[in-house]
Amino acid sequence: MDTIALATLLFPNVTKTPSDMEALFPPRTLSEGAVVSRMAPSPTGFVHLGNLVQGLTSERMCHQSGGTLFLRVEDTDAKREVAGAVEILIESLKHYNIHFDEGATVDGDNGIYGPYRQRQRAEIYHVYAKQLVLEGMAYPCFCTEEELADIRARQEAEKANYGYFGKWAVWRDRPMEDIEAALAQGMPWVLRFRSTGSIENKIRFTDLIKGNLELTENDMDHVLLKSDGIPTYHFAHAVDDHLMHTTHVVRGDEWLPTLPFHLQLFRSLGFKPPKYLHIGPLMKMDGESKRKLSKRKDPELALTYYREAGFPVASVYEYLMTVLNSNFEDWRRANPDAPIDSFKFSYKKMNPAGSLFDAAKLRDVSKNVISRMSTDRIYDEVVAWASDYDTALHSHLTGDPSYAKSILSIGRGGKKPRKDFAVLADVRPYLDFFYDDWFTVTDTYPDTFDKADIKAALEGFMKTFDGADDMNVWFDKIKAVAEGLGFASDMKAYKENPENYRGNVADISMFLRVAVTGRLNSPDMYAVMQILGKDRVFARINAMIDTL
RNA sequence: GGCCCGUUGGUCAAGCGGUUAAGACACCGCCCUUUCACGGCGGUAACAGGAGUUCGAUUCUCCUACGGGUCACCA
Repeated sequence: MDTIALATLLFPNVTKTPSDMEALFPPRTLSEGAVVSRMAPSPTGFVHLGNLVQGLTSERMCHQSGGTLFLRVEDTDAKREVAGAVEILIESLKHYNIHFDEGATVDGDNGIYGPYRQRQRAEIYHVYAKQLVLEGMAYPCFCTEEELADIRARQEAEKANYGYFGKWAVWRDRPMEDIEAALAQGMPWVLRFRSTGSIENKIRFTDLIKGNLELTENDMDHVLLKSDGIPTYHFAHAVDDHLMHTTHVVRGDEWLPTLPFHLQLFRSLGFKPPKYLHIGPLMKMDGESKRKLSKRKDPELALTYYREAGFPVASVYEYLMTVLNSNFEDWRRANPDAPIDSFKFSYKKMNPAGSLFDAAKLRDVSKNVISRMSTDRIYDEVVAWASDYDTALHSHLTGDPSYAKSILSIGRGGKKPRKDFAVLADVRPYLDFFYDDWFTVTDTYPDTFDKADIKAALEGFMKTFDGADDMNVWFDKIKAVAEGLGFASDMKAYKENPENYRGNVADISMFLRVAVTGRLNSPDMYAVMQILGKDRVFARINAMIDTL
């Protein structure tokens, strides 16, 4: 085979050579140990947890090492591309604090290793494609979809391995005349890799997460360029990560089976392969068995799901960190208030196996994260969330910010902050009774109590209440009311001899709580009354008395 | 079916030849507490199975089982 003639025939317009390309993409000047990595999502408009896990890992490794993180859009599959997806992608990642030093942006590109959208790099790939043809390492294949399906069917019938390889690779060794004839007819073609590998051979490889691996050599003649001249992922990966000088590739471990092919490609092109980190998949329980989180079946895979549900960014981030680095939780316990960036992320602490996505754990982490927020911070978070997902709450909160903040500050700060919220959506049911138009009495008094006692307690309370009292005086007055009605004011005494009393001071508090908040459970009553003010407290108590 | 990866309590997970096999979530009990939300103390609960290497295996090797992934002109 005259490879020079073939290369010219296939790529008549390619005049540049690989060394021209090398000159256009000079090595980066980086300090020792600096990691260059990337996020390379395809623009489907769907950003999922897996993207975030991968992105976070890359991001931490780059930025902790003084390296570079860039965004490369893998838009090689026109069929799957969704309009506006790149914007959604960038916006989502920004929302989760992933910032790129370089790469595709909403407006265009930022950086000298571009273009950062693969379809715009077609010419670059063609230079290397031509080179491979020249060296006899690639050839055109004119098989139609039907022919490929037929090959597959025959392989299944024969119980042979599937794929385009060896004797099944019908265009692998066709004479030049056939190729010329097919081309002359205008038949579409793809460029295939001419593999010299054998499944009899094993290759050894060290993955930074999985450790030492022994994989089977690739013998498939995979497609390098599709019939539209756009590269497949494999080819684009090799060319781009070489030219862009990626040092570490972080990706899902569904890529492990094609890794031998990628390594083979790098070698054939004369490139030094990057280091790889293959992350185990996020799983979920489906009936009795685990399975990989699926885009179609699992709404919780989409990042938008967490936003809607009201998980603060910080919560999702914190949760993902606990999943990604097994020592993160210990670190957090030791450094409860440290900024999360000061945690030393290490790929060595990543789990080689896939982990089950644990919604209960996420909620717990989120509760802790939210409980540590300042009043202003939680206020801002809730307002931002509510403006998209609960407009009534939004208008209540923003109508009187200082009132809202006084509510949100109850039990906040200090060593043992309240942990009422796992998601921002929990805020409304927690504080709705503070707003008169939302206030309703939802709980009722247990019928073990005499209505006359309840009424007497409520009235007794109002007689002595003074908004200026401090908490101790306030509660002493409630105790006095309790004693006046034959209820114990001393819980210890009550517990020792409950039969001596008609009830205890907790019951009296409960009478007030139901009247003022409409429920059996609420945050601290003293704080609630301070915020509501005497007039509204009395109005609610009086309304309750009228129903007794 | 071929190839590959994985397997420690219900879940997430430490462990990297010698440990009473951490911790977290969940669950249960007790304590604290004017309710709730916290907080404190304690408890139930695990190395998939079998062989081998070794003085000694959760840790190393092999086999089996189970789970997952992958075999596109998708990434």
